[in-house]
Amino acid sequence: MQDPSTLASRSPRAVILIDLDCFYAQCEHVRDPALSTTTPVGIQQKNIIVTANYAARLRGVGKLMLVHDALRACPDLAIRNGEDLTHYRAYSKQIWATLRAHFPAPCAIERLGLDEFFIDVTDAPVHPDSETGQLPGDCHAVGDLAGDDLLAVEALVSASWWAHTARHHILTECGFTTSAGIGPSKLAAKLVSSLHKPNLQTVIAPAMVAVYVAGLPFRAIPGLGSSVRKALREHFPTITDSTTVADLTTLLPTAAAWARIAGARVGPTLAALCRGIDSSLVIDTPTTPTQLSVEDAFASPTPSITDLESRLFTLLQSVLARFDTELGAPAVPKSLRVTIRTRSSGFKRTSASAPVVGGLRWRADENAVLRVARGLLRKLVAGGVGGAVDVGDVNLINVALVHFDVPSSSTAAGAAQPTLLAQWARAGPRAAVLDGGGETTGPVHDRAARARLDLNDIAARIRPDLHDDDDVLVLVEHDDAADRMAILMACPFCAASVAPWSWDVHMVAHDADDNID
DNA sequence: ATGGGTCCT
DNA sequence: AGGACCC
Repeated sequence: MQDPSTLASRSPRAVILIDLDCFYAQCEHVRDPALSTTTPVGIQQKNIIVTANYAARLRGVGKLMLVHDALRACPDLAIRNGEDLTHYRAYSKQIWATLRAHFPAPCAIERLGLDEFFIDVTDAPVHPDSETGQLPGDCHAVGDLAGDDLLAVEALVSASWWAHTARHHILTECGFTTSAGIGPSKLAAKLVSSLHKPNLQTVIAPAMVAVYVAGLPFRAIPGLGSSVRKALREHFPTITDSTTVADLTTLLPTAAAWARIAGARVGPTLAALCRGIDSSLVIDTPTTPTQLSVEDAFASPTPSITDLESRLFTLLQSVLARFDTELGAPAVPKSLRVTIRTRSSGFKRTSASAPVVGGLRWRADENAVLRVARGLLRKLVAGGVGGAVDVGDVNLINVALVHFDVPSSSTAAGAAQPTLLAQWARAGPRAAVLDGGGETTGPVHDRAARARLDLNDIAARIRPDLHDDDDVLVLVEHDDAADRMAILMACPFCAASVAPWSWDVHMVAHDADDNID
């Protein structure tokens, strides 16, 4: 019997990367069908055209071009403002839902930004159209698939048809054209996805991946960012933008050599990627994000702290509105974070955060949230390097709700659930369990801690409203990070250990489960 | 750069 | 709290 996790991480996989063509521009076309695709369209954020449709690209408008330069190249450019991402987010979500509907588990779907989706179709059925061994008509190939390992080729031909199918669904159900890469790894799929655009796809033969990667400019390696590039240039002054991955492999032949440049964690990963080796898995993107943030950059100096606060309040209203409309499941953010950026610090960001106040009812008093945010801003402005930050020097504010506590929803009807006892056992030697009478019902290895704790005492202190509920078990677990005992409550409906302050949210989730039934 | 996100230290 | 990466 094979270990499923070993099986799951086995390489090669069959991976698709779907890339929305000039996503923001297409969103404008989908939203406004009267906007002709032959009209050059640019999307503006501040004084930059961040992306443009293909009509505009043919006229010399590029990505991240100054508006001034874009208009000089293409005076009749139709400009749409893209600073508010709301509808782009909505289209991205619709596309994700479409893919999810057609590629259910065990296919994993991972979103990168708003406009890229990895799909792992290793465990999907063989596509019905792939039986002739032919690729879809719009699918280019890198390398000779026929000459490659037979099973791997069958998988990639099928995956190419699945990519074709996925793109068809996105086009017919959402109205967007896409490009795609198909390969034996995320790396391979990603690197070939941009070879034939727009509205086309490319598959690469497994035997060609290392060869193909070797010929690319080294900055094409995903994960090799500006920091590593700088370190590389410092060690090897001969490196230029046209240095290839093969050149780099000559300079850095081993993982150990890479580790000296890029560190013990990133170095060996980059060494493998440069040889075309990538065993990373497509990971399902969770429906609840880990943070929600809104920011605004401004060019002209803000005259006073009051003006800065007024910007902050607007941003806070905006992030709270997003919280209310976008989160798929009940959630409570653990912290509020405010970030600023100043020109004089070389556009570096500094941030301050505070616990979200009010526990479960944190949204009830918006003014309290607002006061906390203002306190954080004042702390940042007052605490710059060597003294107060000049208010006029601040050119960006970001407000974020971070680290959501989402109640465990692993309670699907009929699913095998670990018993509470199993849960306790898994909590390990530093967990203690108390029942209503104070008797031990689970493994207790920290008797000193247990002796100091009593359910009545805990319940009275933490959740007086639940004090009389005999069904609620209190778990005391060691919080390794904080090096103290943490108090948790055992949900009677599922196997979750729930923090006392998130108990209400957790129960709301179970109510929602009931309503679905 | 913009307006977002991710994960790691 | 910040850094590095991604789009």
